[in-house]
Amino acid sequence: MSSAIIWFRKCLRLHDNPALCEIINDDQITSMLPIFILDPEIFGVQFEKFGNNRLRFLCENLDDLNSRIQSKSDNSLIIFWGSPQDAIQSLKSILGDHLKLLSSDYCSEPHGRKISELLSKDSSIQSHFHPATHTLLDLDKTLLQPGFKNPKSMKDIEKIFALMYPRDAEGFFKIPHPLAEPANLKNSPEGFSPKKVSSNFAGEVHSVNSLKNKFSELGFLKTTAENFYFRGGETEALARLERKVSSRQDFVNSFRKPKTTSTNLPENPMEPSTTGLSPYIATGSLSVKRLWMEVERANREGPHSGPPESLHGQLLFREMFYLLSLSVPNWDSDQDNTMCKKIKWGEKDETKLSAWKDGQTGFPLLDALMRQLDSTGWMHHLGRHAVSCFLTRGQLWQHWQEGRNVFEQRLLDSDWALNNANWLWLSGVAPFSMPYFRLYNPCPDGKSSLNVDAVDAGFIRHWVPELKNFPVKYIYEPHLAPLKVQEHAGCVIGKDYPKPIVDRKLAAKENLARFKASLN
DNA sequence: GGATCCGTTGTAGCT
DNA sequence: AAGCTACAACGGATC
Repeated sequence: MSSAIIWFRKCLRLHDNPALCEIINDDQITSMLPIFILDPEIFGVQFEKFGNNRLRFLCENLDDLNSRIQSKSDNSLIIFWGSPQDAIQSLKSILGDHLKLLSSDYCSEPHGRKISELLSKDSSIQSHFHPATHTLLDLDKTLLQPGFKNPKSMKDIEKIFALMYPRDAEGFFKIPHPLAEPANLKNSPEGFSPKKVSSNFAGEVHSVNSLKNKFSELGFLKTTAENFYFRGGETEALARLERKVSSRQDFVNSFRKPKTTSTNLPENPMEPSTTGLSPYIATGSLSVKRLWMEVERANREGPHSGPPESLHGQLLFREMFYLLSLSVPNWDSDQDNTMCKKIKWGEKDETKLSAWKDGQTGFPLLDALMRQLDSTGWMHHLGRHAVSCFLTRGQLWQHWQEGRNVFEQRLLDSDWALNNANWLWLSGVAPFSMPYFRLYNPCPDGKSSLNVDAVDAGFIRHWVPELKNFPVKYIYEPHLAPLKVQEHAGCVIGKDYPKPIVDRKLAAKENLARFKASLN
């Protein structure tokens, strides 16, 4: 008679879940308890670190996970709102000696590592934190390889992969296969009741339903037609994987950086032209190994693009950033971060920042992108380049951490290692290949890689409805349209839609000089 | 050890 | 229309 806790941490799924499989495959373990912990260190004491969309998405994930658990056992997901140590302690005191194992996934963030270490010190219960669950690589093992060097390019990370997962005869890395979802789960320990836990725990204990009520009371979980586009959960993740990747061999094999293609499908401004799987990878409702394998399956069928531009290339960058976030101290800071150049960014300017945040800069493409982010929790990769360049080294000269914070709160696919990495990169402070004079034009013409939709600018019209009747000729820089054109389109610039908050060319020139001066 | 090359995804203007 | 070049010129790796 022994029990195990399965703690769903960064891995909100039943498929390819090593921690869960350990419990299912161990005949000594007769019962299990599935838990999730809302750690105030991560979510904020009043969830202030998570925006409405992220909380909604998380709830949908938990809801789906709970249903899947219920269909395979008598268990329901137990949600703790409080510290992980207290949560585990309370279960220990109820289950006593029956509790033998805490099984969960490995967490590389500084706080997560601290928690794992604290829990591992407790000798009364075994704690297993399975590596290579949220990433393809076993990060700690990779860092310990003799001669390990921080990877800074696609070549570097490919070398590391060749070392850890030597290529097969066809040149594919031998990544371990994802684990199948168990046919059945284990039931709860006899006589167990979540009520006992509640009376024993300093924080709150919730079911999925009571958590949803709690969030509603706090004013979260507002749903609109727009943000409902990405529904959370493993069920939706697997369906989307099939719809956007597995069933589209040609799309997968020809995947390259977007050129003049729109960032969203022209016929539906809500639908990303890429896979749109990042929110599911970030919450762990989709296994990154599973995605890797589906791409590999398509690639094996015929000619295909390769890294860095291919889908495998994108996932390799993800691994590179995860490694760096672990090996470079103070990854999320500009202090004592060896990968962060010291740049004298401007004083925090609330007016500029809120114009950027709220999509009121007077640059229609950027405003459309930022409004899309706020509304749906998602933005196309190149759009992120454009808005982050504009905020930092391009036009507004604001600190990259300001933008990082906004993305962290609003992006459904927000992931500490990756979000910080991308801001370090795009603001030009990281020693990756980003010549500082390579700026993005916030008002791209038809030839730019950033051009969202040159044909009818439908993307802009959708997200910036003030401009919905503007002729395409002026839609990227509406203030340049003759007043007559503005009046005819029903949108006078400066009255119905803001004038540009900066002279983009002048600001770019000044900032280029500032950046250069900061380097000396 | 100085020269050269290269870097996930730039822009503008020309032919 | 796609492709070329100039722009301005980083920093690390490689030769």
